[in-house]
Order: sequence, then structure tokens, then C-alpha cells
Amino acid sequence: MQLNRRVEYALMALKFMDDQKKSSENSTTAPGLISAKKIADTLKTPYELTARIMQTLSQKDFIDSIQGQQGGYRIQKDLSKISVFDLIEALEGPMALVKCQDKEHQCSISSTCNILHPLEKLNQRVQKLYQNTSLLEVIRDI
Amino acid sequence: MQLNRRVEYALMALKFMDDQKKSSENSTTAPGLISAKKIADTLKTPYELTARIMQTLSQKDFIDSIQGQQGGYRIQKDLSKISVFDLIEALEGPMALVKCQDKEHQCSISSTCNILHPLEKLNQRVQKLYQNTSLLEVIRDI
DNA sequence: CCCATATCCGACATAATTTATCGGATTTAA
DNA sequence: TTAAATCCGATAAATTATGTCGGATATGGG
Repeated sequence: MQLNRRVEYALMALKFMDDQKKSSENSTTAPGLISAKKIADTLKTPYELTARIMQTLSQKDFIDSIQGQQGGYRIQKDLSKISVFDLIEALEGPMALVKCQDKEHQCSISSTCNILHPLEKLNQRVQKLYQNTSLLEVIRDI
Repeated sequence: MQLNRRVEYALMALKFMDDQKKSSENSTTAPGLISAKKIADTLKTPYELTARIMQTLSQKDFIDSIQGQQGGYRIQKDLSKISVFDLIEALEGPMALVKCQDKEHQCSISSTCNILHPLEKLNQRVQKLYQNTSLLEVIRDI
């Protein structure tokens, strides 16, 4: 039932970036890029893994990336427009309560499984809950 | 985010037992005990694992057990009174979105974790959803 | 009484998944 | 040209989930 580490690290990184962004809003300096190294050092998360997660977030357009020296990442999208569901699916793949619900995997006991259909409704309720929770809510603790 | 196999097998077993019970209500024979072997054979789930799960369900008072030859299990409780949350906690342990929320485990990065508190609220919403869903709803597909 | 068939339970083996790391390519500013 | 960054395929290590084994106990039937 748990979120995996990638989602956890992603949330931590996004919150860190959002905090930095907020605190630089008052100053006149442009909101700077933040490197994966800076994030990993600050949050004490494994560097390589953190870097990979940032790359994924960039690929899925949650954040912008700038390559090269002085490069890094920056939140571009409105975090209130992204749901926790979006983040989970981006990092963990399709959300499903049981393997059978994920069409890629085919379960060895699907012929005798009597709860596939009943669980579908519950699955949808869970998904809806995550869809209705924005990243901003979680990150700013609203 | 998935339910583990134990919960899945437990739901399957409970539904099977409930179905048997319902179909025997019309007849005059008493609702019989169902053995772990019968359940595993019918549902094509691994016998030993299935047996262990039934034992756990019995220990946690979801079902009754009768030992000895001709023994087996029987649903006793009102399934509408048991929530999916109860079942999950009985078979998977405390529900938590991240390891840190489970007090037994202590996370290595808790000193820098900035999302622990924010996730607490989401965790509670998820828990409430499962608490508000009864086993009967899932098993009878209401 | 003995045997077959159950539940019960500790310990272990195996499989699968998650988490983390490595190696090297490309990009870009100083 | 070099240093610091993103990028990405492949793989190693660790953890967890799943499944199995061995033997104890309980109980009804022959």
C-alpha cells in the first residue's frame, strides 16, 4: 500500500524546489536552477537515484531541465494542476490494486479469480482520491 | 500501491465462503465448514499459503476454525461490519504511505524529510476510504 | 486404538521487486 | 579545454513478497 521511494524522493525534491522558489520570490534575483546534486546533498537522498528521478520528472514534463554546466531543474508547471495520481503513475506505472487489473501482467489464477470485478470499483475510488489531491496540497501542506 | 497476495487470496477465500453460505441458505443442510484444501483447490491458490492466511483470519477473528478431521473454517462475523482496512491491517500490518509513518521502522533520512507531515493528511484520507468500505461491499460487489 | 485429515506454527527457500550504483555519452559555461 | 551538469543503458545489491517444508496438535471414523 506504500508509495515507493521514487515517489517519495520526487515529492521531497519538488517540495524543496518549491520552497526555494517561494523564498526567492521576495528577492530580485531570478529563481535559479537547482541541480540534482544540490537536491541529493540537501535531502540526503542517493545522488544517482535522485538524478534519475529528476530526469523522469523532466521527461514527463513535471519540471524543466537545462543541460550543461550551471544547468539544473526548475518547476515550471502549476503544482495545483498536477495530481498525486499523475506523479505516481509517472514513477510507478499504472495504478492498480491487484496485478490482474494491470492489463500488461496476466495473472496465473485469473480463471478462478472471483474478486477482479468487485475490486474494480474500489480501485476507481482510490484513483479518484489521488486524482483529487494536487501536488500543491501535499507539498505546501494545505 | 497494490494489495499484496495475502489480502488478495483472503478476499477470494472470503468471497468463496460467502458464496457457499448463500447457496446453502435455501437448502435444509447446515452451512458446512470449508477446509483450506477445498479453498486452495477451488481457487487454484497455493495450499500452504492459503492455509496460513486462513489461520491468520481465524486468529484475528474474521472467521471461526474447527480443528481435526472434518474440520475447517466458517464465516461467523457480519461481513458488513468488517472493513477492507481491517483486513489489510490484519494481513499487511499498519497502513502507511511511507515507511516513516510506521513508527516501528525508522527512516534513515528522516532528519531531512520534508514531506512527512504533509503526507499524514493524505494518509488519513486513504485510510478513511478503506475504513468506509466493508468486506461485504467488495465481496458481493455492491 | 490407529489412521486419515484437518488446523496450527516456526523456520526456511525461492522469486520478484525495489533500490542503488556504475560507466560512459552529451551538453554548455567559464 | 576543462569542469559540472543532464542524460541513459545496464547491472548489482538489498529488501520484500511469496511459497514451501517439517513437525506438532486435534478430532472423527473404521
